[in-house]
Amino acid sequence: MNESGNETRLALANRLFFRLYQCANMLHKTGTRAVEEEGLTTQQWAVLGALSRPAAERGMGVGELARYLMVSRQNLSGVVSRMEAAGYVGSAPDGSDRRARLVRMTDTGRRVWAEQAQPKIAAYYEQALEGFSVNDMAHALHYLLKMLDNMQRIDTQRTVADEGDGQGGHEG
Amino acid sequence: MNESGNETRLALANRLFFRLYQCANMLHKTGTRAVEEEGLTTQQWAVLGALSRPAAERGMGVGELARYLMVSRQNLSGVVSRMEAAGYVGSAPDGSDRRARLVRMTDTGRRVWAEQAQPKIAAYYEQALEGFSVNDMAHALHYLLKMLDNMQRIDTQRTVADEGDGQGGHEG
DNA sequence: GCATTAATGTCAATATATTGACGCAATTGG
DNA sequence: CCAATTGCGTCAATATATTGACATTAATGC
Repeated sequence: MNESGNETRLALANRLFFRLYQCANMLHKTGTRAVEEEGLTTQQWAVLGALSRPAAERGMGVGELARYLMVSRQNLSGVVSRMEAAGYVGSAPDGSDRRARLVRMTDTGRRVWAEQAQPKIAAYYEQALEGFSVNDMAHALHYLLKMLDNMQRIDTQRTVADEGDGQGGHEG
Repeated sequence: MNESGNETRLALANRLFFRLYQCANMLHKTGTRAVEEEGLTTQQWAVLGALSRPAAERGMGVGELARYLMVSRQNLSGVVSRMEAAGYVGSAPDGSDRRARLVRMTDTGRRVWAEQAQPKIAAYYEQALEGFSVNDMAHALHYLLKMLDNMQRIDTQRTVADEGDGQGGHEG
């Protein structure tokens, strides 16, 4: 409605990020509720998802896990502690590096994840993505990956671009 | 790679929500850094964005603001307190409702928002949406709104669907 | 081999976010 | 007009999330 297309762009960006912010909050809220019987949260299911990958068979260090999930290791440390207290994961000292501890899923964790959490998460996804075709999902994923890429560049361009980012799994 | 298209759908959903989770974290991290000189956070800029609308000229109650932003009023209460301490907003008792307090932007808040924060936020948006056409943004917004709609339904269907949601501004 | 540099986990401070519970005020029902 | 419900703000507990600072260990340079 303004004289330039630039105003439209800014207004669109504003709405886009506002809805992203709300989506993330609602995801956490409703998603955590979907697995509350298991005492899990969305963050914890992200951790279990990471640890259940074949590539993480031998376990992952907290720092490694933090880079994979793109959160700080200080944050992840607390999450892992609570999951350890719940009996879902365990940590053992790494033989080759005396300062690192390898985090692995316990048998209980693996069973709860596969038999109880996964079906509920699948049902949750179906509800949250009602009306989405596979094509829609692929498109939405593509946009998120693009934004993520841009935001990672913003992030590293401030920390003088020295640290190897170690992630880079852009499968869009 | 499995026998049914259902596996693809689940795997896609998994990636989609994983990236949504990471996007939200990175938005908060890099976005807050963009306005750190003003002592603001992304949540606080959402509040200022809400209060700077013409419709909020006379102020908004905390509960009203919470419904608009889709967060709990307990959460927003803390955010508003910090913004009040920073001098960006002020609250005055509502004449017509003795339990409510109307939150409004102060002159300082309005000036900082318009002159310092807004330009930085616009620049941030440009960086975070590099490579997005207006059409891409509209599509991405549409997907987020659709997910938000689904998640709101999940949310209210648990709270026995009695409370009028009061939001519903789906301008997609 | 020892000094610099970097990585790992931890402690501390702070800001979001949720839920549950409570007191007070307004609305609604009888 | 008074009782029940609802709405508003607050207190408390808990889980994410960030940053900054620190000790210990590992890798690197001279």
